[in-house]
Amino acid sequence: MAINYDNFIVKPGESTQCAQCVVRKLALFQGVKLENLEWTQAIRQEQFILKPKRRLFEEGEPPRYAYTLFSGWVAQYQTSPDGGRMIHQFALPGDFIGFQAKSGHPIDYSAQALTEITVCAFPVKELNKVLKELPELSNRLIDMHSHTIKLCRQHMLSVGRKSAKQRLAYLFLELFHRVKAIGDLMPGTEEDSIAFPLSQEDLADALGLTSVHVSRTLRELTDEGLVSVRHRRLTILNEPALTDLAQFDKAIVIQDHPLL
Amino acid sequence: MAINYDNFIVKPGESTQCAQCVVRKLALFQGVKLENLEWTQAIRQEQFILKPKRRLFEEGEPPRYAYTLFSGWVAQYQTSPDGGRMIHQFALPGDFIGFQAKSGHPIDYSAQALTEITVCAFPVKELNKVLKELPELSNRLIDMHSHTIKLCRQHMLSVGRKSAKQRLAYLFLELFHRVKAIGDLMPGTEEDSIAFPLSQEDLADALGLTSVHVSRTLRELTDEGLVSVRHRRLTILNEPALTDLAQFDKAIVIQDHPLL
DNA sequence: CGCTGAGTTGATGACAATCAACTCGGGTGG
DNA sequence: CCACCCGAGTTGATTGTCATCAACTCAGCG
Repeated sequence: MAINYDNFIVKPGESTQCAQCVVRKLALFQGVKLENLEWTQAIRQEQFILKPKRRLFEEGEPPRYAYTLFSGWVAQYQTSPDGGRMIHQFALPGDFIGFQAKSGHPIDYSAQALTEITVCAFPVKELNKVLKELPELSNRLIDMHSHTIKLCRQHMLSVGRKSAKQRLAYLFLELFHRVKAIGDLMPGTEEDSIAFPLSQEDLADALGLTSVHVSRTLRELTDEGLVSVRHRRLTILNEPALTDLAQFDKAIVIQDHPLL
Repeated sequence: MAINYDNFIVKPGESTQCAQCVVRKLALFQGVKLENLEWTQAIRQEQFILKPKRRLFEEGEPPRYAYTLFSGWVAQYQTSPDGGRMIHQFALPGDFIGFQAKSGHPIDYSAQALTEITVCAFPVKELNKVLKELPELSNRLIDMHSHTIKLCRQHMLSVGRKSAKQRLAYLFLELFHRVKAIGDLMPGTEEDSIAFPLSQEDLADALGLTSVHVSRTLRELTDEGLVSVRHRRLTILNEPALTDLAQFDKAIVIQDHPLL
């Protein structure tokens, strides 16, 4: 299974050592004892860099790798034959993406880099082996899955039962707090603002709306002085009002994070 | 932690023995070797019966038990303060419900019986202990979570990007095939029809619609001869057309089931 | 026999999609 | 350096899907 060099760029020379990895404290291998880290290191390929808009994997392929996102933003989405795209989750550094239990079956969603990203790739075959060897790893994965499902449920509540304004507010708050929670890994994070690479089309596809309607709705939110999105930067101007509008619960997004 | 006898009815006398359980082949403990089943049996409380509309647990409570659904239908849903209800998943026999990794935190959704149901209750404290002891169990739980997330993603794609008609068609097909897959456990399952306890309001709450609109949309589907829903029974009259309309993929729902 | 809850149907209105034209800012290449 | 180009975002006009409100039917049941 050779790496597809059209998509991937191997990080020149100095891949991070797992033992020194700053992301590890957030990631799948957090609980792994140092003496076991050689496992990790052994099955890990090099780190890869991916340019914005390139895909990490695509729905329909049987997955060969699972990835720990090391830096950057990733959109995970499904497409329907009639052209629609539904982003079900944005991944941030520390997130583990592309893993599914039945590794033989094709995966049902795609993952696309929204910024330049760095990932650590783990061949799923090896990963499954290690999961058998290290039970602590399985339990960690359970924690992560459990949290993923929680975010997924909340997102579904948004899309199914909230107005466009509420959905947008909710997504802003979720991403704002997720980024702030890993702030030291995210460049340009400030007290009330974060770097924010999403286009209005990305937002629309995550919220089940059109980009045109996101534009109008966003205008309402900014006119009311709740948020500001300019120059790829999101600023929360009135968090209480926004939280109230969106019916946002920080605890669900942050305190339940399996790795904080 | 006493059982709340307002909600639960202890099954008189003859609770099923885990070793003989017909559901076990589908459930969390499938992989567990017989000599370990005493574990299961030991931590399991009695089986409980719950009447329709009663709740198994409610959002906001820290969960004390997780449950294997033994018989009947369950709706898992969230409510938003302004009255909306979003059913994110229907549970069928064999499904494992109410488990979350961080057992100290309040759960973020509720579970309600749609029919009379029987469940096997496992105290989460004990469950976490057993998960540490039996790695095979952790891996099984990973499989189940992985599948749950898959269904959740598909559901989100429906709600976010499909028309009312497509959503309804998709849900019918999903439930039809899930029920048929465990047909021997579901009374009244036939070649092209299943027992179907959902009201139009349940459907609406699962699809992000109103019951009024479900009524109209369902009429369209029946007028076109695709399905029939009468006397609490769902009949699929034209599966190819329905599958095409809904963009339904049986493989995702069935072949990927972790326990079949 | 009337009560009740679920479902149906019609009329109306709100929210979001669609179509289209236009602006704006950031590259790129001459 | 400027002109041009391009993609993203904005705005307006219109349409369409679905929500809302309300009245009514109907089957099941005490």
